[in-house]
Amino acid sequence: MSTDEPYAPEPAGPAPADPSLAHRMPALGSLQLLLAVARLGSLGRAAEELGISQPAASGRVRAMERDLGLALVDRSPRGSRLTPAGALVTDWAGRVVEASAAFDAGVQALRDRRDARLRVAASLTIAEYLLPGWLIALRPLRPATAVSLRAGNSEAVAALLLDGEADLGFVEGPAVPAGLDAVTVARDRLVVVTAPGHPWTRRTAPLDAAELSGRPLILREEGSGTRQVLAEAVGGLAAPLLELASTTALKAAVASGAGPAVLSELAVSDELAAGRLVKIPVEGVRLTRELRAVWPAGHPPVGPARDLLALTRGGRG
Amino acid sequence: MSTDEPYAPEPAGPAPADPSLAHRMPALGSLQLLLAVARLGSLGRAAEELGISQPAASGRVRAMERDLGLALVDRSPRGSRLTPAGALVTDWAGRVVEASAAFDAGVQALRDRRDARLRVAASLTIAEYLLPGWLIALRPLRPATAVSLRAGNSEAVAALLLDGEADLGFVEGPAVPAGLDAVTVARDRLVVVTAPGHPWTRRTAPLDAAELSGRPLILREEGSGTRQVLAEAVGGLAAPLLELASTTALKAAVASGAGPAVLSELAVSDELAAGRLVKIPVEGVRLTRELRAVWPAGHPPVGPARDLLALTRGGRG
DNA sequence: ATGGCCTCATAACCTGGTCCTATGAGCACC
DNA sequence: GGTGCTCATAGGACCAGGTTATGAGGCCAT
Repeated sequence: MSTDEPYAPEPAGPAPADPSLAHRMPALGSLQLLLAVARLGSLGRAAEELGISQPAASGRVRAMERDLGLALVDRSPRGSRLTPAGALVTDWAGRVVEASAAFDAGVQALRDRRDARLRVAASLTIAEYLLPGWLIALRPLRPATAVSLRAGNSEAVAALLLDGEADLGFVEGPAVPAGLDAVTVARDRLVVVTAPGHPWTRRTAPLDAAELSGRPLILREEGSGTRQVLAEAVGGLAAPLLELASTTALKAAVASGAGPAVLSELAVSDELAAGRLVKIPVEGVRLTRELRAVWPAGHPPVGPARDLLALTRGGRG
Repeated sequence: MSTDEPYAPEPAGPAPADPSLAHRMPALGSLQLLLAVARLGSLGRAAEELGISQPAASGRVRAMERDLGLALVDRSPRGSRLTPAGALVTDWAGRVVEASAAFDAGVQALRDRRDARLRVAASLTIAEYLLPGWLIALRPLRPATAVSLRAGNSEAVAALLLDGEADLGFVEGPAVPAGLDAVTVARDRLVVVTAPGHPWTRRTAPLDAAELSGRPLILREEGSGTRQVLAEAVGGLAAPLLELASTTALKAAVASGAGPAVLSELAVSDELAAGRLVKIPVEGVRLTRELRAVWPAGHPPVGPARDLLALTRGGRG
């Protein structure tokens, strides 16, 4: 069992998905409860914060410990503290809660189109990866501000701004649409990724545009901004190996060995850090994009839009 | 409503927590279902993959659309595809599922101590932020390998390795413990963070060691590796403003304006990008740490341990 | 055209988890 | 020894989600 092949002979099937994950996973409320216990030091006070009764909290923590097979909390007559394992589990729980809060913030913005006080129009990459976090950061500053989100490409964003149907926009790409003022809030790069063990990971020379445009890739569906940018940069694309409707599904397919894909660096930083995906060097292709905040020329944002803009600039605004 | 103070007068209370988030949030299984629909293009096939009946899948998606107030899926007699809003929601859902998978991988490793084939000992920062991702990446390569995790400081990791009770270790800090060989797998920096609007964000000069050791901070509880490293680097710490049991709780407290804290850059990259936390420059303090894989000198890891090591080095191994 | 096959939707019923209120038990501090 | 805090237990109500069985609609090949 020592020197056998480290890489299995490529299952290469489309993609995984663990049906039992949802059963092994505590409910979101239980994770929040654990975080509240960590912060407040008492089951009862944590229960109060979450608006449930103390026995319910006691029961949930107990059930969680039973299901996970770990002692998480040291109870005592004057409070509860996390065990060492509990502290670790609580940190992991925090990541789940954060991702859930981002999901929630995004969904609310996508729905609240009605009485929105702050109407944001954003490109897909920004809406996917950056905007939910910004909205969470904005909430304590502007608790009463309902935010609405429209996602679309640069032209759509520009049109919404110029028609007065959006207060602040975010676009990606080389050019600032006509009639808009802009400031760069971040930079993004498209990267070529494969599963570890893919033949491309053993290349010595970087890929070039011709190779990228000639090889079948796993792509988002037609109309995706990233796909368009890529097609433009390399001069057309081969017929896709597979077309998927979400970036996450795409990453899962790549990780399972279905083939290479081109994705925003923002989308794959975690996977690269963990080695679930491998970045393939590319040469001679312009894959860097500016991510910019935009507004109608001469009308700098005010009110909530100004606050959101300041946030995106990391307090430098 | 245009030029009012962008920063509210500091609620500064300990920290938030939204009790209703769990109610607004679809169940994890529903999010997985959405991802499966995106990938497979059909409710029925998605249902099959998740091991539930087709009506259950239909009902879950319908309920999710009702609860979120968004049309997510376009149904047709020959399959289902995501709507544009559905694609965005599915991507956000993917982040939640990923965080959940990391939680699950971590918990399993923490529990499986019994028949583990690969016993890992890691420092807390690594166990918190990197190891779950590595374990997920390892699974397809070594499906049958049960992994166990012990978390502890460098001495504890070294002791476990030298006693033959762990197969591979990960430590953080300036020195490699005696008797171990090491390779650097990542770098980490401690950063000082506050809420946006905190007085420190308006400083012009960087902080120095004396200021850091003199001001009360929000800290992890006694025994935290990060806390020890910090205390050493600045020469002692003032009495803490607040002591919390998990990094996530700490971040929430800082973000809510309770005070400044010092955290691993790995822990706060998301918050910094979103502007929920602000990094305060520091000068004259050595806050960079090497994150190293370690093993008993002269006995390079073999088998699953070798594969894990290769993963952590980004395929360069 | 018509039967077969795929899709998703509806109906009726069951089960199980989770909540609540009410109460008990342990420890600390005045 | 009260009084106040902690967490645990018990009994009963409730709702979400699951299942099987069936219906309805479009596509395609015979």
